[in-house]
Amino acid sequence: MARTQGSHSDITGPRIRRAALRLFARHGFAAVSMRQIAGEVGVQAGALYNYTPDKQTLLFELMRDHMDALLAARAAEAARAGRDPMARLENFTRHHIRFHIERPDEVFIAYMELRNLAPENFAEIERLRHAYEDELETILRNGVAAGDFAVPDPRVATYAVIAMLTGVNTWYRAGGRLSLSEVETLYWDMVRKAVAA
Amino acid sequence: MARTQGSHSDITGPRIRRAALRLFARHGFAAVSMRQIAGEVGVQAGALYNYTPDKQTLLFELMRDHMDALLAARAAEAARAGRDPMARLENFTRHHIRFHIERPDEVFIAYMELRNLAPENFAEIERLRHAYEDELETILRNGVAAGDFAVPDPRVATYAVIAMLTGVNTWYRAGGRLSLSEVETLYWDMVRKAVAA
DNA sequence: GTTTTAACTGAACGTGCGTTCATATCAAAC
DNA sequence: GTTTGATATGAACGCACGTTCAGTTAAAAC
Repeated sequence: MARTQGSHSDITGPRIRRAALRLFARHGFAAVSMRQIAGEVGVQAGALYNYTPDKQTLLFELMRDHMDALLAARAAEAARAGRDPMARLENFTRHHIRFHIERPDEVFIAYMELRNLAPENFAEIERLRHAYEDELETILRNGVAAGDFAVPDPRVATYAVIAMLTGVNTWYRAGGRLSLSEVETLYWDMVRKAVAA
Repeated sequence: MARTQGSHSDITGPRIRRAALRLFARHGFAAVSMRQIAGEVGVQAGALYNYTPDKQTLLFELMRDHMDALLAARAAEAARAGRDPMARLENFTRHHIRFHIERPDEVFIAYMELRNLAPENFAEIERLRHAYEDELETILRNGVAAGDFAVPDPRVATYAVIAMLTGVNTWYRAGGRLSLSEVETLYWDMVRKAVAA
């Protein structure tokens, strides 16, 4: 085994994933060629195949890694938020905005490129997304049971809240009129009122 | 001038636009070839160029026609809604859901394929989208002035409400658990409460 | 200093792309 | 029945695609 240290593989691999992420988000999966990705990294197209079996798997792994990171981050945050439904909902709201704003390319791809996934890869990403949505639905159901929230249909409210929060990514730009924490507060006000008892 | 009536052009033209709409929505603009569109219509690829100068213009005109239809439908609806901010907001909310659910392919394309537009075409679509958003922002500002709404930032609330409403398209399916008018009412409840004074 | 082998090159494979255009078709116009 | 021209064909253009692979490079191992 030669060159286990000093090897380029632990440098080139992440560089390929970063370049693919950026280019897929900018131009779309179908519009980006393996040669473009390779060019961004500074290697020939053939070299990419030391790091991914094919273009489809490269896309899938970017999406799966993003969803894994989202679920891991939520598990860590949820542990800090306690059990009170109102506190958990505020924690979910603020964390969703912050996490998604920090990863615009990943979020864009995770929403836009689902149709370019092979069926089994699509099913896996959908499973992870569902797991994320389920936490919010549970928070809403618990809040209804506790009399804190008036939500006639927790599943629909889950879709509505997540769509509203993810929408921040379409317009927010760092350095704009509002700070991120101001945006968090504006959205939390709307979420809180929308589900209020 | 021969064959001005009985000509195929008034049949083939719409069929091309319908096929392109369907295929762009299913697979994405970049992943659909002119030969695929032609195949769906039952002509050769070259025949498409009697109806569009190029693939890019075909996409742009689908998006522009959709936005024109949206603005025209809003103008007609708004005229019926009167001047009361609460009534106008309810009208906007229900109409947005209904109009968008009836046109899933157009909506999908209008959101996902913006990055495939040439800069001048992108600017035009953005202009039309802005005009649509402006109506909602005006409703919110009028409601705040009248004391009906408590909305600290009408621009952000506009983004939030539209993202939430458009999100219906990602999950609603006709014949499912909820009727469209039930969905309208669930969303209207959330919108009403979120902006309530 | 020789051997080993991970990492990468560069050319090639077959395929499909958007677009053009000379030619064919055929219903309407006269 | 002849002319006209809108409509469509089908072949061709040059180019780029995803992927493969025999060969080259060079750092680590001994």
